[in-house]
Amino acid sequence: MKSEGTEIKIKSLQKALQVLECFVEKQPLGVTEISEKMGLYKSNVHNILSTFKAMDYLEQDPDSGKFRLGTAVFTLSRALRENLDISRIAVPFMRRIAEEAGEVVYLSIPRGEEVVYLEAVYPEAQKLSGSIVTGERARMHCTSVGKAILAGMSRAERDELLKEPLEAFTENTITDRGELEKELKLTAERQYGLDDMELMFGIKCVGVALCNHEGKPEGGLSISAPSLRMSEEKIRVFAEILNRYKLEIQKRL
Amino acid sequence: MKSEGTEIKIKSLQKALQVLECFVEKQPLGVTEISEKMGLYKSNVHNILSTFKAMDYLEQDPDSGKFRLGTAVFTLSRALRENLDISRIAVPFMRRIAEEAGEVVYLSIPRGEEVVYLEAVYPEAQKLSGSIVTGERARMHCTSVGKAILAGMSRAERDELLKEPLEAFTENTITDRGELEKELKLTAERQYGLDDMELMFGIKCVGVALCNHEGKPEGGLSISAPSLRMSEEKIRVFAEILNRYKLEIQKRL
DNA sequence: TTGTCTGTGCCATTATATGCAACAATTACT
DNA sequence: AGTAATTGTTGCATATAATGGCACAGACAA
Repeated sequence: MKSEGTEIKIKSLQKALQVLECFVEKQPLGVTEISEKMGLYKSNVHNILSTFKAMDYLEQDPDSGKFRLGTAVFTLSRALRENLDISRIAVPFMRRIAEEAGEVVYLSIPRGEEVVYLEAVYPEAQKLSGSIVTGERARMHCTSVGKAILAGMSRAERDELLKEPLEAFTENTITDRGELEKELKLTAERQYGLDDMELMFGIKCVGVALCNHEGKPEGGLSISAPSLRMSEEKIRVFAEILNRYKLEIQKRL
Repeated sequence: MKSEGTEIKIKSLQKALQVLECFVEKQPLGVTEISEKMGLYKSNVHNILSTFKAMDYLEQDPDSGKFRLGTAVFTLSRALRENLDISRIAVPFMRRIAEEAGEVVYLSIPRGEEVVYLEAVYPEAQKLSGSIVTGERARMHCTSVGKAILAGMSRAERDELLKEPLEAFTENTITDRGELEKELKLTAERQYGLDDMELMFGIKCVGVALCNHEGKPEGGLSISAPSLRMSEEKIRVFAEILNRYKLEIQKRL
């Protein structure tokens, strides 16, 4: 059964979801604010928000009347995560990686031309709070895992994926397609991806891809740290750790 | 600004969300399966699923054609969690509670007549995987946190909330409204809620409510363990730990 | 008070989602 | 193999239902 019908069939649903996604950028939001931002009529937005509220996707502050995200989205995300067994497999190993490296470890999965961060494990030493990064997205050309995944593809597959222009996020971001190819060649040779402050200034990352038995990348592991704690030598050490556990995890995928 | 308009204004959106929620129970799902379960026409369901797919709320397996949840719901849930600062405040304390108690600690928040589990922290000894419970919901009358929250309310507030009949999940679940009142009186006196295998057979929980400066319950902490590790004495110890940290957390709410 | 925000309610018009049938592509069965 | 019963997908006319426009009520500031 082939399937290529990625089309918007129900415009009202598309619009409603776009309204819902406004809340990712900012919370709380009011009816008027959204209607202006999206160029819709207030009554229209009001109807959408009311319905989302009745379905628990939004909550409304009784005093201000403004809306924020509700718990239904949380329940959906649990169901999603339950379905991704890469989390279950990788997290125990991530704990050990975090201890060996002494830095934060991320698990991400490729989706389209982006990677989505699924899990974050902090070393015991860093008593940081919960993984806020979880659920965040980033373009592939400026992340360590993204590069590692891209490096494992054929040129044709890459061209298919990287249709959008390479956006710059810092002054280090690679924006030239040819330069990226050279970087990916290097990535493939040394067996790890490196993000040298290309997404966030002051943060460096080392990453590897996690592939299934067919060789298809299903996710990636990365170690992230402030550049001051990421010397040339540390990078080599981290890459060695990641590649060691990569094999362990891939055996179980 | 008053706000009481909790009405469904856009039926097609309600229907679409109901379709989406089918995936919480089971994944993957096909067009036909959903259309039968919901009494809708196949083309209708197909249009809904296609739109969700185009918006990244669903993914489709290229081979089987069946659908599963997509990463957009994950991004939304991150935004939701970011907004709930009770997580940020409580998680560091939960780590310490987990170590002291040697058992799993949950953070949940009340929503309507249910509690929604936000975070789970495991003790170092238990090398369990990620918090799958996160996002799950449970009725108040059969959970330790739920009872602790109910015990802090007036009888009128409780009657308003507990309109639905008290469903039984195990043979221990309290289903009689009068008996629940007695249990809640006891809960208030001893300063902690107890779930004595009332939700899941073999699992006992001790829980307390977390209230803001106005005394309104904003969440709850609970320690959960198999009944064999939950002796009378352990319950008292756990309750003491929880109440100790409860004060610390409430100061920061 | 007055002016200007907010979210909410109403209603006619028309844009749009739906119901239905037929299609194509798998899988299961004989 | 060959046939039957699945599956997801497509197109189209009709009628439902979302929209656009305006008016309203309460909150807040000047």
